[in-house]
Amino acid sequence: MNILQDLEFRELIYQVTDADELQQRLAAGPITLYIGFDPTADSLHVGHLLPVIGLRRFQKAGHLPIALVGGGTGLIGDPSGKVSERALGPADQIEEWTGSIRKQLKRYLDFDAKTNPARLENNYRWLGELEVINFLREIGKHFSLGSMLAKESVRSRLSAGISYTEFSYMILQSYDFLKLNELYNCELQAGGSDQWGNITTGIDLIRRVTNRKAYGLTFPLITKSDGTKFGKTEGEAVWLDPARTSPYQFYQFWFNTDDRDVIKFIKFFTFLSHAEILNLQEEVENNPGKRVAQRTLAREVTALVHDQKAVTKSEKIAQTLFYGDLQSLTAAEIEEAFQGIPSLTSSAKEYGLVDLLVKSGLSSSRRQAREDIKNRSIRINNIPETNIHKVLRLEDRLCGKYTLLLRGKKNHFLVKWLT
RNA sequence: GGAGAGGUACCCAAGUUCGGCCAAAGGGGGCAGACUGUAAAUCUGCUGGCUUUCGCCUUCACUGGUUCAAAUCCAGUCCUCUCCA
Repeated sequence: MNILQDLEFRELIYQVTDADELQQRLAAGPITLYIGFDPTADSLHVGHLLPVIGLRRFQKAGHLPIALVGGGTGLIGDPSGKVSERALGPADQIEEWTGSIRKQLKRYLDFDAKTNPARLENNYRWLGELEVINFLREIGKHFSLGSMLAKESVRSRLSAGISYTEFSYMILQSYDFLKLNELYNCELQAGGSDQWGNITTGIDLIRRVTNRKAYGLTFPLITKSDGTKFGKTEGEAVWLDPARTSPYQFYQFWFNTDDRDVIKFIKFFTFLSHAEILNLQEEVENNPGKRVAQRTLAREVTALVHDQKAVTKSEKIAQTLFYGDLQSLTAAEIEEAFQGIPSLTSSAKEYGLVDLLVKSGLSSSRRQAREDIKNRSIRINNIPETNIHKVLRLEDRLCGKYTLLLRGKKNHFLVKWLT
């Protein structure tokens, strides 16, 4: 089983340049490949996970991965997949984000492997020192306007508007590939399906300049059976940074995967063997209610992105929140179990329920809060509350210190009382 | 430059003929409840803000006007689309 066959089994190959030749090249020995990540925020999110894990798959198969952070390209903005021109962030912010993304990427690769250590690069290193005349003479010469205009990323934007800056993006990305090819003999670039145009442009550049062959591979766009966008909960992106998305929320995101998608996601996001995956597939068909596949998916991905402790904690919170008898818990158990769910600390003795629902963000307005209460969707310490005038008092605290608010089944909030 | 169509709540879309019954039909999406498996499907409720109710406030591109009263009438401005040059 080689890497391409594995990717094939996992349905991770959307497009490849010259599959047969790449197959032969891979059979001949370890290849160096890269994937680029532009710093568009101070954290990666689950949408980035497929390529990140992709690099890891290649490394596990004995190849040499390079994670490239776009400290330079991030300053320009990739038009691929975008409907409109993007505002440029301040350079110092991009620099800061580049640093955070570097840190995150490190987790997924092995930099000390004896035969095939990973590398982490920043394209600002070479893009930052480009000079415009040289750039146009040495690199620009190799690009024909016709083929640039024909790229989907540009074509779709021509009428809506695209600046010269974003138009130039593909040249910079191509130059990255060329540079990595020169520096590390990098022969393969992978990426999301929207990167196809940029990747093939890079392959062309390498051929023109060095007369060498390079390869490209893209991963599929992740779709969900219910038609909604992958990677969001309640409209919010699911981030890898635990400060932005708590491990518990992260675990829940995966646990709540639709039956129809769960095997696909296990193939995409875990390193389980093919046999294990086929077993789970059977399990989904025979015992969907047990959600073994969902639990496995959540465990695997949470352990990869966070750690085993995060898995244990998340499951403990979920167990308590969904099935636990709150009244029987000790203060220490509550403190322990509910680390990682949203909370606030109050120094008040009493608190109006409506005010608290708004303050906690569980309800979007006072009017909405009253409505939620009337709809019987609010529970205090897991006990339904239908009085909109309810004021939280001493008797509503667990162990004299905590009150757990719930809106619906899955929205929790912990109030910690000081007095 | 000429002719026409249009800009309504998160999105789509009625309403504008005959001004009030319009916080504004319907659909989608979202949230919640029932059912269940922390799923899907289905059914039900809610979906501008404040208010226990009455009601009040802000809102139908923007600005001003007419009127007791305007999404609806008038004037101007901006923007989008189609057709002709």
